[in-house]
Amino acid sequence: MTIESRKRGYHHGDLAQALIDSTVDLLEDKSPTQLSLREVARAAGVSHGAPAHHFGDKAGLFAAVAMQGYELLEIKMHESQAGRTDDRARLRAAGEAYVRFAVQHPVHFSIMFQPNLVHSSEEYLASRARSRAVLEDCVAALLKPTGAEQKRIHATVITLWSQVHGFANLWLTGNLGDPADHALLNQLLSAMLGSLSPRNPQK
Amino acid sequence: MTIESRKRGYHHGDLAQALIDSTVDLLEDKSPTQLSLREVARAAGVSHGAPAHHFGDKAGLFAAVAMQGYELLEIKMHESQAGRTDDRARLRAAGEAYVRFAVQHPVHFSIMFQPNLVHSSEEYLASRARSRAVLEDCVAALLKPTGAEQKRIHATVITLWSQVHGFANLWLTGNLGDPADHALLNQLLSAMLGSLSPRNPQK
DNA sequence: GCCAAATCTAGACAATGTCAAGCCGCGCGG
DNA sequence: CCGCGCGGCTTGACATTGTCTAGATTTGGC
Repeated sequence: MTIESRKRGYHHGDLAQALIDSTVDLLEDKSPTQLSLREVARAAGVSHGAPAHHFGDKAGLFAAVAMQGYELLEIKMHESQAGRTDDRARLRAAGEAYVRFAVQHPVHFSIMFQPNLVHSSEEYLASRARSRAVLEDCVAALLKPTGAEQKRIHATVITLWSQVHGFANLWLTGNLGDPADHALLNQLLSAMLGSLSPRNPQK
Repeated sequence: MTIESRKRGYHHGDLAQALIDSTVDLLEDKSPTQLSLREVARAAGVSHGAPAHHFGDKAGLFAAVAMQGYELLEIKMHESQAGRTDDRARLRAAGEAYVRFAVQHPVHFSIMFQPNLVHSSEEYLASRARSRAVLEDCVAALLKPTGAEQKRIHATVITLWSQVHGFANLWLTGNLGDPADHALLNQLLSAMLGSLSPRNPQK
C-alpha cells in the first residue's frame, strides 16, 4: 500500500520488508514462541503461505529481523562517532549508542542475540562481525597510543562489550527497574559509563 | 521409574520435576519456539495432556525452569563465598560463579532472562530478587568499609552485574568464540575479572 | 505482444495447543 | 476388610499452525 518500495515494484510493493515490519510489531506484545507465521501474514494482509516463500521458515524470518538489527546497530554506532575527536569520548559514545539502540529496538536486539532462533547463514555472521568491528575500532584507537599490545585491546573490547551488552539486557528484561522509566535509564547508564575508563573517571 | 521421588508418592513419582528435566534436555538442541509440549510429554513418557495439568501452559513450564535456575544460581553464588574472607576475593568469586553457572546451565540461564517467555508469578519475582541479593551483599561488604554511600554501591552492583551478565550472554551466544572452548573461556574470564576492581588491579 | 520467471494464492495434511470428560490408584472412614 | 472420594493422569476432540504442492497473476525482457 505504501508508495515507498525499497527494492522494486513487485506485486505488493515490498512484501519481504512488510513482513519483517509486521513481525517486529507483533513481537512487541508476544514472545517468539507465541508468534505464528500465519499471524504475520494476516497482519501484512497477504495469504498464509507468503512468508514461507520469502523466508522459508520462522527461523529465516527471524534471521532477516536480526540482520536488519545488525545494520541498524552499525549505523547508530557510526553516527555516535561523528564529529568526536577525543578517543575516550568516542568510546563512551559507542557504549551509550549500543545501549540506546537496544532500548529503541528491543525486538531486534532480542532476536539478534538468540542465535538458536535463526539460521546462521553467511550473511548473518558477516553482519554480526561488522557491527562488532565498530566497537573494536574504538577501543583500538583509544589504547593504541598507550602502546598496548593486541591482547590487551582484545581484553578491553570484551570487558566493555560485556558491560554495555549486559546492561542493555538486564534493562530490557526489567532487572534494573521499570523498562519504561527513561529518567532512571539515563541515570544508571551515565553512572555506569562514568566508571567505564579503568584509570581516572573524569566526572 | 526412578526410586528417588522428591515430593511424594504420586502415580509417576515426581512428574513435575521429570517434565522440567525433559524440557531442559530438549532445549539443549532446540529453541523454545521449536519445542512442543507434546514432545516434552513423550520424552517424559506420559500422555500429551500431562504437562498442561501441572503447568497449565508452555509459559508456565518455562517459569518452572526459570525458578529452578534462580535457585541453582543462588546456591552456586553462596558456595563461591564459602571460606573466603577477603572482600575483593569474594566479589571476584561471585562474578566468576555467575558466569560459570551460565555456562553449566545455559538453558536455565537463557530462560531466566527472557521474561516474555514466562508467566511472572510472585514466586518467580521473589526467586529473581533473592539471587540478585547475593551479588548486592558482596558489593556492599566490599564498599561499606570505604564509607561509600548507598548510591555508589547500587551503581557498582549494576556495573558488575552488567559485566558478568553480558559476558555470560555473549559467550553463550558464540559472540566471543567457540562456546565449547573451555580454555578460551577461562582465559577471557580471568582477563575480564582481573580488571574488575576500579582502582588497582593486583595481578 | 508474448513467454518465462518470479510473486503470491489456495488447498490439503500432519502436528500442535488446549479444553473437557473420564479412568485409575491411593488413602480414609466405617 | 471394603467401598468411596479425590487428585494424578489419560483419552478424545477441535481449532490453529507449519509446511508442502499446484495453480493463478503479474512483471520484465526480447
